[in-house]
Amino acid sequence: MLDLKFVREHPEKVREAIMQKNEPADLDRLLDLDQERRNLLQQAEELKQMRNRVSKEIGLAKEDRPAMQRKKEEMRQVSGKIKELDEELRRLDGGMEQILLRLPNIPDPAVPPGRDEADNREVRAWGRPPEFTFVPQPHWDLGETLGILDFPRAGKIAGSRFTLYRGDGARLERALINFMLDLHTGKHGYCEIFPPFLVNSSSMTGTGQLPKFAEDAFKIEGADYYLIPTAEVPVTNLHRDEILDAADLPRRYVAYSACFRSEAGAHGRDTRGLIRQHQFNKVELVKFVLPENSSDELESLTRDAEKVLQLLGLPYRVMLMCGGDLGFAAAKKYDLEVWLPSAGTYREISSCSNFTDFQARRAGIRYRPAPGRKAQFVHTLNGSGVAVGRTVAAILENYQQDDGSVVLPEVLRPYFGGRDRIASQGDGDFGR
RNA sequence: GGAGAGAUGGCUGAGUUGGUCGAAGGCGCUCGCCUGGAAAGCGAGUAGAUGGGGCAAAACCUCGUCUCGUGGGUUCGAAUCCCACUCUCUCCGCCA
Repeated sequence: MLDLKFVREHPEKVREAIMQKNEPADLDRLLDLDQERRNLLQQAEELKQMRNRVSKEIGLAKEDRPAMQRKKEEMRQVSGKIKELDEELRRLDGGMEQILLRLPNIPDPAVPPGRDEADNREVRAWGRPPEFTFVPQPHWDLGETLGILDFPRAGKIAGSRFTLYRGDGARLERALINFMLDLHTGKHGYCEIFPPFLVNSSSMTGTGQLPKFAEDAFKIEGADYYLIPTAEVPVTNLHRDEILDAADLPRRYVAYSACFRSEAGAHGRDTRGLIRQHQFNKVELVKFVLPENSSDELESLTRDAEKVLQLLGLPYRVMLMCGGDLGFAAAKKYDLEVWLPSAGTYREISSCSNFTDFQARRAGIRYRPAPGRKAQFVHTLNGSGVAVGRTVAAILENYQQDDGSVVLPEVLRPYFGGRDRIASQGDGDFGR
């Protein structure tokens, strides 16, 4: 959420952000409502001032003289008028809030202009796509042949866009989660969090999923619970409505969670494989930092995520998102894209964003710069460190051998009792 | 699910026969005194949001308004009375 005062004083900057991000938000109406609200507010406050003053007089007079009776009658009228004005003000506030919650964050100056992913800029690339002496298979074929991924049964149990991992597949998923958590807690200084996977609507609003993206989330029927679309939601809301000590910043958290997305509007895209699921695992990095450091913290957060791919030996590139592909809440965003041989292209596996004070203002996350000073909004950042299912896909595809087996990256072998590869384990017999 | 207790500032904790209460006391913090320096002690200050005015502007100053879990109600006037809801705690039940 943007500061109303900022919007009022710099409407041209907001208008530019709306254009750049291609967001439907009625800025003019907001400004009109604001003007109207301020007029009414002044009227209402003058009346309230009178009422407060006269009420105090009545209280001090104690005795019920006729003059007091007349004043009471007068104030009764005033109170009625105040009530009307307050109702009107509430209505205006509600209208403004709806628009304000839909105003996008202002892009960082470094963000390149552009409409969609074609305008994103490659910042750097790491590793080299593997060359095969055979035709590489897509991970869903590899997974089914190896007997570690079972899409048909997942479909039977739940539906499309679900996956069932089996045997070494399940173990690979678990190994990756542990590997990533161990790396970020052990080497990068993050504090591990295991959050609730269901959150209330206040949390969803705090990080910006609501009200704009309600149709993307799974809601529990008959209760104010949402399945989290990312651990960003519970972890960022960890400090909602809190004032942190400046000395405690930055705070860096890492959380594994399952993530749930309805993927509304994604029909027909990535219908096969692990890329686009209703439920997937992710290790998420979240930071609360001083405003002056958020730019640097985004760089280091991105490097921390990249380290996962480097240690796994997966080729990737880092893309700087253009204005049109930046998303609603971010001021600046890097996507990590991993090489997928079957697609012959890079696919997003992590998204690292600086939200500046946008989420902090919504969620009321502040810090005190110095004792006795006024509390300020922190800057929040987050990034995947990284998406687990897509990492499984990348490993299967990049490390596949001509005999159909898959070599394990060295850093994962300790999680497999020292084994160096995944080989076929039968075709669907769950008796093992 | 049943019964009871509670929700007040950065924290803790008074205030419930409605008015002088945005709110005692304590802790913490800031500034000053004291000290070689520190601790202790002493003195002063210290909630948030928002509208107007002052200021080029921030800081800040000033005049108001709102906020004592949330939302309504009663009243000239509500932290205080009434209603609904949310959350927390204790006990019972259920449960991995």
